[in-house]
Amino acid sequence: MGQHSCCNQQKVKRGLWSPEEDEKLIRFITTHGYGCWSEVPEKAGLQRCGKSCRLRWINYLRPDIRRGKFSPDEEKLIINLHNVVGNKWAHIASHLPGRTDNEIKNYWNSWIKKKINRKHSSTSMTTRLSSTSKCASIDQSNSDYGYNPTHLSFLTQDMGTNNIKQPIQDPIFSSTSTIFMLDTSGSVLEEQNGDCIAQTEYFNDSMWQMNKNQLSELPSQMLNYTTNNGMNSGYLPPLMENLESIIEGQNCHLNNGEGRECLIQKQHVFNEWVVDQTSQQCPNYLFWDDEQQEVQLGEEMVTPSSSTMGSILSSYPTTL
DNA sequence: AATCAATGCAACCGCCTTAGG
DNA sequence: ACCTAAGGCGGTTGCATTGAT
Repeated sequence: MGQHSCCNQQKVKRGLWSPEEDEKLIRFITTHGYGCWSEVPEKAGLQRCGKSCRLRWINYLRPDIRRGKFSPDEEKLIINLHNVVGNKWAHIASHLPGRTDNEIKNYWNSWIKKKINRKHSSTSMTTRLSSTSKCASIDQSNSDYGYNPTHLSFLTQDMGTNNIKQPIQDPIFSSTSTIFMLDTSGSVLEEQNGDCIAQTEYFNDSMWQMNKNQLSELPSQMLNYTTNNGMNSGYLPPLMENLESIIEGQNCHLNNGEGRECLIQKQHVFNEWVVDQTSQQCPNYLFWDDEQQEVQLGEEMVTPSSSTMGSILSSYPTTL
């Protein structure tokens, strides 16, 4: 077993922290703050490595930490964020003040296990999962959170094979579709036959294959948003030049320059963009046109093909 | 009461990224 | 350009607790 570079001192202690150690760390951080974690153990009189001190502080000792059961709202938010970004626990945690990535990760893994067990007993679904799968466990109860399993039907197919899936009923532009996105961070879920399959768990189907060049050419600055009922979240392309000047809390129309617009609102909470779900002006979907380099807001149902899929960045449900 | 299994969660591991020399 | 240390993060482990028999 190799040790981390910061933990190769002889006297480094491991395992659970004692109350005395906690007290030492709290006393040191509250009086001196933290800058260089590698210096903390020695200065605080601890036989731990700096990394361990950092983890203990961040995950357990810092004063703004929130403990206890997750509220239904938090649960919804976690599910929806996971719906969008996958196992990006730190990202998800950044949306839940006082919660740590570790806590959310543990919660999610426990939650998945429960769902899997429940599913095995009911035998109604065949979604393949492991505890660390990039794919979410889905059952009917999830639809309560806007996590509609009908959108993800292709997840019930074996992702580990090169089977070309039969065209499936488009899950994206259906009237109850959840928000979806392509993550343009550059990370790619997996490769098959030299092609990168678009990131996020919703895009594992062969019809969503993209290559790396396409991914890297996509705009990188996306606007994070959640719907104002907290049910959906995702990203908007950097479509409008004046977004930064929009006043918080006031509705704003996003206009693609062709008269089509949707209503959004910048919410001070989490500094995110909120799509007004009550607005009748929101389009069915929104996508980025690679060639035109602009955002288009669509109102018609479109049957996606492999060629059009690559240009689509995000979508609204028609309930917006 | 004793035993075993399941569960929850704190902590660790290893990899990646970044900054500084 | 390369190396190294530190920080950050996701995956995993292992222990303590809880529940079932």
